[in-house]
Order: sequence, then C-alpha cells, then structure tokens
Amino acid sequence: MNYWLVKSEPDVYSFDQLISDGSTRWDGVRNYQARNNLRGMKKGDICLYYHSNIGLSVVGIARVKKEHYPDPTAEKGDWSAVDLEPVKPFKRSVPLSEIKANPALSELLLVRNGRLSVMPVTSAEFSTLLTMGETDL
DNA sequence: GCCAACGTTGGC
DNA sequence: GCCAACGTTGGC
Repeated sequence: MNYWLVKSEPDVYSFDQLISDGSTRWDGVRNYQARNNLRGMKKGDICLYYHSNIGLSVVGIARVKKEHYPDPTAEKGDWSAVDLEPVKPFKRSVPLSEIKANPALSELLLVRNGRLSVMPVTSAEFSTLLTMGETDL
C-alpha cells in the first residue's frame, strides 16, 4: 500500500465533484515526474486530494480504482491516466499554511516542489495529515 | 494580477 | 551538452 497526493483546481474538478461522479479518470498530466508517479500507483493505493489555487487545502481521501493506462486525451506523446474513486472527505480540511508550519511535513513534496501535481507521500506524512484532518481511514 | 519556481525548447 | 528564452503552474 502506497500513499500519494494529487492536486486539482476545484473550479476545474473538485473533490465534491468526484464524490458525486463516483469515480473519475485522472488524465491530462503533462509532466514526466507526475506521469511516472501515476505509473507507480497500484490499485487500492490511497490518494490525498488537494485543492490548488482556490481553497489551498487537503480536502479528502481517494483511492486508485484502475492502474495506469494510456491517456486518451493525449494527442501525441507517451502519457498515462489512472481512475480514482472517492473514499471520504476530511472532517476538517487542512490548509497549506498549516502544512508548511508543521515540521513533520517539511519534506513533503507539496512544500518542496510546489508545481508537482502527482506526488508520493510517506506513511508517516500520511498519518500526520490524517490527524490534522481529524479523520480516520 | 503579479511573480517566483520550475520545466521545456531550441540555438549554438 | 550548455544555457538563454520562453511557457506554465500555483501561491500570494
């Protein structure tokens, strides 16, 4: 079991939208590092869901429903997509400011590389974030 | 809306 | 293979 964090702008595709859809195709990634992370996802892996631009907080938990396959939205190039399904929203969303302020999360790639949209999270970081979100898996 | 950080492209 | 120029992302 591995843990990940995925970013989405909520006015493009929010966690609430994922809940009402039941599942979604996570496509459109055009960054090699993020793509390689997508390819590392196994079915059942857990993803934290982060709202960028608006909200700036971790808002919920999703799960890998289908492992990577060629991204149908890619007209050229070697890109991948996965399918995600919602698990549950955080009881309390965790803002970026708190994440940055927490020494236990200083190595989190969200902080270290603000532009990466799909990233691995360690199990320690994951449980820290769950606690901050007042949520259990 | 601005700007910093990062990634990509292309000339040499 | 280096590096300048440019484009994009995303926080502020």
